[in-house]
Amino acid sequence: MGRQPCCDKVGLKQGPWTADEDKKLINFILTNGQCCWRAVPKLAGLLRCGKSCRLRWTNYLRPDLKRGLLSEYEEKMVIDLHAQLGNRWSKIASNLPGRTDNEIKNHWNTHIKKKLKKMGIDPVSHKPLSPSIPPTEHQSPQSPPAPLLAQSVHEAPQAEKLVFPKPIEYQNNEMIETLNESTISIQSSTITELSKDEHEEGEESKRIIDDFCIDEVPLIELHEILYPSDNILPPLSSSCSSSSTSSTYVHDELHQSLPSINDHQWCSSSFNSTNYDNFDAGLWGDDDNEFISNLNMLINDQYETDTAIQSGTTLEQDLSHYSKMLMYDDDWKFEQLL
DNA sequence: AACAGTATCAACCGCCCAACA
DNA sequence: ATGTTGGGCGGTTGATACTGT
Repeated sequence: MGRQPCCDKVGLKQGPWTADEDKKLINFILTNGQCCWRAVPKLAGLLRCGKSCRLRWTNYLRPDLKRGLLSEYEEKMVIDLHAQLGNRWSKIASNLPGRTDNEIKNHWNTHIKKKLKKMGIDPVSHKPLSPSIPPTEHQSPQSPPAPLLAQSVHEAPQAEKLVFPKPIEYQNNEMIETLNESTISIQSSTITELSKDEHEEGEESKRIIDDFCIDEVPLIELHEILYPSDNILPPLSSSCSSSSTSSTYVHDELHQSLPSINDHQWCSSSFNSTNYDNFDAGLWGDDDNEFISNLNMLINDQYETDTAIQSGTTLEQDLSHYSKMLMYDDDWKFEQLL
């Protein structure tokens, strides 16, 4: 006797979402927030399974999502995090703002795996694909191999300091707990102590991490983690700010951690808003026309281009009344384009 | 131009687990 | 303690786009 399906699929639509369905879902979530997903399709007037709605929202429609390919730096973070966490895509994603587990998983399977193989690294174990390397005089068979990652730190140019949008340890509750309960040497990326629950798994991770070596992966010492000087975070949407999402948590954490950066500074640099409420009003608007206009901006990847081509307008014209942000992937800094 | 092979990624599937009654 | 439920997760599929012949 198997588990009851999340919904009876009779009469439910499957396959790609239409613009109309997207609008209905976005409208519903923004009006009501994220509640019981099973009830969402009925309440939002969608012939979809609740699970499908949740997936569509979290993977595609959420306003705080970044679109486009992962930057080189994000790729490096994924590789490093994968070495520590394995295929825990959601945990990896929680360390990459605006990226979803699905996106990262796809990117891993289609791009990174190949890259690593090309580099002679096993994407599963993060060990060299070539036969075992004989131990050196510093590496007795009894002692764990010196963390090759740490070695690369010393070889890395000192001038290359990394600017994080936020340090990993602030990204989610779990990571903070991990840091509190155990000691992680960031420099060596070697987990030296693990919680009891994850002891067995941790041993495996530790072994993998000890052996992991990617010269290009930057290693960060705590004092090297710099907060971006300004324009550091994308703004919160009302749905985020009113619910206990991870985004909210991230912002709260950063607010607590960075008392010198107040709401005004954060949001005034984004979308010309002076606070979250103003931002929300600006993005989503109060009337349907503005909502649709803003929806177009939000999902223009999918629909705006065709519409623009048909109407003979350009994206730039349509969106000219919005201030634009330029993000430099290399150093995670944002710059406002007027 | 037509076809085959390959790459990409949105969406789905089914299992797991925490919360709750 | 047990069963049920909802949400989350990782793995997989399938449609589409792209590339090579």
